[in-house]
Amino acid sequence: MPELPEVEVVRAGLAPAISGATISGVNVLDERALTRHAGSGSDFERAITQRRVSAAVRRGKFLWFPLETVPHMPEEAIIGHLGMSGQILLRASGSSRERHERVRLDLEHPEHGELAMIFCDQRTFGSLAVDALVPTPDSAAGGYGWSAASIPRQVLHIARDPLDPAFSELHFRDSLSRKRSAIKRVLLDQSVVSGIGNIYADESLWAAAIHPEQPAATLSERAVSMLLVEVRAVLEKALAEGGTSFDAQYVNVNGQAGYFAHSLNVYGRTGEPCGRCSTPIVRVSFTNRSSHYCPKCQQDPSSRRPHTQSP
DNA sequence: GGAATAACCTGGATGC
DNA sequence: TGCATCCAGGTTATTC
Repeated sequence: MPELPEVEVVRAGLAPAISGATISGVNVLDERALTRHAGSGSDFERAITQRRVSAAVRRGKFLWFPLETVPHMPEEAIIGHLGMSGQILLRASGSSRERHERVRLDLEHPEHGELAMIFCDQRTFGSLAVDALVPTPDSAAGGYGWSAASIPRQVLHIARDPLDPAFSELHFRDSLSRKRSAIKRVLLDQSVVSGIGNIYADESLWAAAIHPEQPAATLSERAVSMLLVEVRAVLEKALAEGGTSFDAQYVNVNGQAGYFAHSLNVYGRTGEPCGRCSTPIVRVSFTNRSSHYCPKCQQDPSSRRPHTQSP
């Protein structure tokens, strides 16, 4: 599932190919891929055709592609979220239709020539949209890959991610101190810290030896610092390995899978021995999804014994 | 206002 | 073999 490392791999792959390119054609094959867009498919096509893309930017799991300013028009960007199964592929112009292809942008790049940027999405949780750019509240760069202090309106509520130079540990610690919810739930709250999904939340909590159900506000200052160190380490390692691919649901812009699935310590390893103490990893239900943790290394502070599920 | 939950969605895996 | 059901999970609207 695309979390920060997977989205960053996509952004880094797109940036050189689309920065400076002009959108020569747009084909919306499925309007469900535009659920974030305020208008229709034809409106989306009209809004971006013949516009020039200036960069590929990311904050957390959101991507956006700022469009060069047109006189008398507000600053805008194409925003994209991969959801559960979204992919953005780069293909040769005129290439055959991809499986689950939803939107195709034809690009003309001054150096790379004609290209197709294709948004594919099996489960249609991802989407594209055109959105206005607004100033960032902290006047720092809006996201990774761009120096401008602006951000799409729809991304305004998304917190900075732990790899962002403008990420504030103080603000993060303060946010946690006011949350009674389980720490895992808070890590998944993109308005507190962005870029972390179910896989990297489990991995980071295991690395920091924190139980996923521990209330965030009960974590000591030292524990929060330790958690942040481990979150960054997990994200950076995953990024270096090209992200986590379990199946064809996550690939880079060339359609290639990442290798971090081989480095996972708890996620998807139910019943396997913990890498630290050899206790079998358990899986518990967690708000319509799963949590994986070591019951010995990650002690439950409230002594509540959640119901475990068999592998 | 904070916290918890349901709904959205498709295809692979599993059970019968 | 074929059909039905379960499961995966990011975001957001709704409910408590």
